[in-house]
Amino acid sequence: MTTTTPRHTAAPTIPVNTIGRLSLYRRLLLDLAASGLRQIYSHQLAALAVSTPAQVRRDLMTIGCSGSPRRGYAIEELIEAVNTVLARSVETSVALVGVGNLGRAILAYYTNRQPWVRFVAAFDTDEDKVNRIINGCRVYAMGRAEDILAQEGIRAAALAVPAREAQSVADRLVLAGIKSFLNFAPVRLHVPTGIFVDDMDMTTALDRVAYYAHQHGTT
Amino acid sequence: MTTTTPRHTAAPTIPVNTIGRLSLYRRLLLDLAASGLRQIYSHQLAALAVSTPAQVRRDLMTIGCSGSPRRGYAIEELIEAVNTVLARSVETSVALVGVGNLGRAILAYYTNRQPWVRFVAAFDTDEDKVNRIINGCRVYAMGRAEDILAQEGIRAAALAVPAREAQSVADRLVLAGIKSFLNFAPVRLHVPTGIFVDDMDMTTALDRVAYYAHQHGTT
DNA sequence: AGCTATCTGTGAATTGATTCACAGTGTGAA
DNA sequence: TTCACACTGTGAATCAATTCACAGATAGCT
Ligand SMILES: NC(=O)c1ccc[n+]([C@@H]2O[C@H](COP(=O)([O-])OP(=O)(O)OC[C@H]3O[C@@H](n4cnc5c(N)ncnc54)[C@H](O)[C@@H]3O)[C@@H](O)[C@H]2O)c1
Ligand SMILES: NC(=O)c1ccc[n+]([C@@H]2O[C@H](COP(=O)([O-])OP(=O)(O)OC[C@H]3O[C@@H](n4cnc5c(N)ncnc54)[C@H](O)[C@@H]3O)[C@@H](O)[C@H]2O)c1
Repeated sequence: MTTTTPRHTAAPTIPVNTIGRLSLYRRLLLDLAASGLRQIYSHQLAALAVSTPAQVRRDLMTIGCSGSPRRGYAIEELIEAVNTVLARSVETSVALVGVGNLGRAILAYYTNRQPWVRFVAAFDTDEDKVNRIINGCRVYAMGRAEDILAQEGIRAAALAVPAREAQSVADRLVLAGIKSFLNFAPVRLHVPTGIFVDDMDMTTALDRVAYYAHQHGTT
Repeated sequence: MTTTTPRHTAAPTIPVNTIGRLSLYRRLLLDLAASGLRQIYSHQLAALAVSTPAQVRRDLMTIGCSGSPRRGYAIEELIEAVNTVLARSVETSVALVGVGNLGRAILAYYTNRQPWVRFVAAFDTDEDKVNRIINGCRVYAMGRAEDILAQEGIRAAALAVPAREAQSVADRLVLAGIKSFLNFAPVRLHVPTGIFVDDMDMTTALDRVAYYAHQHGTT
């Protein structure tokens, strides 16, 4: 714990981009720690993250880490600091809504990975999926959403329903206490202020990728 | 999310973020056109895109559209302008590399959708998947990548291989002529300048969502 | 045919994120 | 013990994106 600078000191509102990079740093650092390394320089972490030393130092500064001029940063210490910021030392329970092709891929992937984030319930309207356990996660009927979300204290949801349904499902989930969405539908959601939405819009991303495929490259 | 990339084509250099929003506008406008509407105001499009009127007008200005003060913008005209910018009036061929759970979901989704972007070939190392047609797309052995990519003139690829493989597969694809990547692996890729990478990092996104689920604050 | 309300187009201001640049510092070597 | 160096920490500068704010336009109304 680098931080003698405690968390209450500045109620430091960390920029979203920084949060994203911290997530990446944590993965990289866990790998490095697993491979036995104990210290790292900002330029090394920057190379792994495809970033710059200044950016890395700025980010680490933001979360109150400090390193030694001659030895760099202590990896364990950084991991702990990132954990403190990101996970708040709690495992986060997430619901999946919409157990279609994408939803099932997600469940399959996150089973037994990322101990700090866990899909604890899934919801769908399709009778064939309801009351089964799919890829390690129990699927409930949408009718039970409010109950289960409250009961499990779930505040985060991944939304993988058809685009047409996304807004109304989101409205309902907000009323059921969801504070934070990972939205896979290719639409923007209207939510009250204070509710976070991260759009994973593959359709937009594909269009961007197609656009740059036509830019004629150098070299 | 989106990463990198310099730009070297002459004329009007459109920011990456704008490209992303144009993709969204196009989808919204196609819906509106299908529902019979012909004209739209910047504030209406902004509401649909969860953006601001000024942002919309700025974006439309960037692609050389103009509207009438009293009637707004002509929807057909906007669609055509966006098409010109994004698609360059060509259908873009995209390869999928890694036909796992996620890869299959993607193939299933983009079959018969988005006429301007099409998955024309998939590649995998798994013998069981090779030489089959999965969700409408032919799967080839990795050994044939160079051939097929050149033959089909494919310059864009979605990368859905395990994280550990991502860099070496990307290196190979760059040599095979890929200019633009949609990267699903939760790692940052090192690519030569002039190559575009759009990261769809769900793991980072989940961490962000988990973070804001605990935050009692703003979007 | 002029008046008005409401929109567009856009330079300028602002906000935010990233990078620069350098003073300060701890470490290992001699 | 001192020195030199390669690093960190960070204010200031830069760069990019968004938003403001208002002049100019135009359709509808009378
Ligand atoms: N699959 C992909 O690769 C991909 C790519 C881009 C975007 N998306 C988006 O992700 C979302 C899911 O895609 P998918 O391919 O898994 O679709 P899908 O059709 O396979 O699955 C949708 C699931 O949602 C369920 N559902 C429908 N209405 C519901 C409701 N009101 N409440 C709860 N569940 C409901 C359906 O029963 C189904 O199980 C869509 O919005 C899609 O646009 C998917
Ligand atoms: N499924 C998800 O929801 C999810 C979520 C977050 C991240 N991801 C990332 O997306 C990628 C794919 O995930 P997935 O769940 O589909 O994994 P998966 O294991 O189901 O599929 C990976 C596929 O890649 C193929 N493959 C392996 N090495 C290869 C190589 N060198 N060349 C070509 N093909 C190769 C495998 O045969 C397999 O078909 C991974 O990087 C994963 O981290 C997936």
